[in-house]
Amino acid sequence: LKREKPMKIPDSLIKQIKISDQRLTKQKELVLSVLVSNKDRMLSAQEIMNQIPKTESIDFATVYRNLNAFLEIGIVEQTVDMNGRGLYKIACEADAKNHHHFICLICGKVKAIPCDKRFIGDISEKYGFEESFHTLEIFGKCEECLKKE
Amino acid sequence: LKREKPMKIPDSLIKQIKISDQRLTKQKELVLSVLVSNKDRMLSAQEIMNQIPKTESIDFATVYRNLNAFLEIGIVEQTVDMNGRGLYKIACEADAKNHHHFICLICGKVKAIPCDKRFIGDISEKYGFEESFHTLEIFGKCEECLKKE
DNA sequence: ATAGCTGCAAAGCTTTTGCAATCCA
DNA sequence: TGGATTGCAAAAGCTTTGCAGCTAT
Repeated sequence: LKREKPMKIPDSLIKQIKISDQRLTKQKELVLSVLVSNKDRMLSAQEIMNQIPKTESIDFATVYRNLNAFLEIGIVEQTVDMNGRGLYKIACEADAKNHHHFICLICGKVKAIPCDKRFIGDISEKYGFEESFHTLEIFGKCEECLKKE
Repeated sequence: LKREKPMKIPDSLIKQIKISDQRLTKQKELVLSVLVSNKDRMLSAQEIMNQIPKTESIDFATVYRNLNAFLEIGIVEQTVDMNGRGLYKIACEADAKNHHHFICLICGKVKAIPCDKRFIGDISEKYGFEESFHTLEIFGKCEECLKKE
């Protein structure tokens, strides 16, 4: 995956960090910057590390600690890939509570799909379950990659 | 999770192993026996190990090698839990190609849900994706656990 | 000043691999 | 018999943790 040009970190994120009892450090900015610059992609800790300029220094432990800190205050979301590696992305407002992902197997881009509550509700009712939460991920080729073929 | 009483391994499974170039060893029987005795549950390698009688001896490496061997010939399925740990279960015939899971957060039982191709097809079409495969897991309380409340 | 944060090193967990010995077909 | 399989030990990945020093507020 190519390295994206670093983007400015939105004030809203900064604010959410300050509201919590967390401090905004240089290292947190580095991690956030990568996440913001790839906001429609899920990145592993390693990939985040790769996108941090070599002129900056940051430890893997710090990357993980910060990702966990971000998860706690809800500004980052996590999934796990097929091999059990953690993947992270900025939790953008639009993604809100319940949504799913389409993940392009070619370019790696992720698109949020709004959740069809009714569909899941129908299934659960039919089988007598009480749903607490669910996951739905669709893998395939995205519109852009299909065009390029 | 409680240890289940060991069940006889169905002939169909034995046959599938013999058809492939694999050999049926004591260790494979041990692993298969645990999987068969918990056929509606997803187990980690550790849990499988725990259910093997202490009188028997088997190495973790062997458990993993066998699970991978079973995956290859399709008699076992794998998922990954929230922490990235691998979970395994016998792939029962009914589960066939495309199905999903309801996973009870109380008792850990898994029920297969047939896949509604149309639903996924509609979504993909709507957003211009070409679907390759997808995952859908619903977590909550199953009928039995709801009754016990 | 003082919590929180960082780097470093070490440890933890799950899973894989190399190798010599062993077992099944 | 000979290739598949096993146990053991070691290593490999990813992630977490302990600690002493550093930093943001």
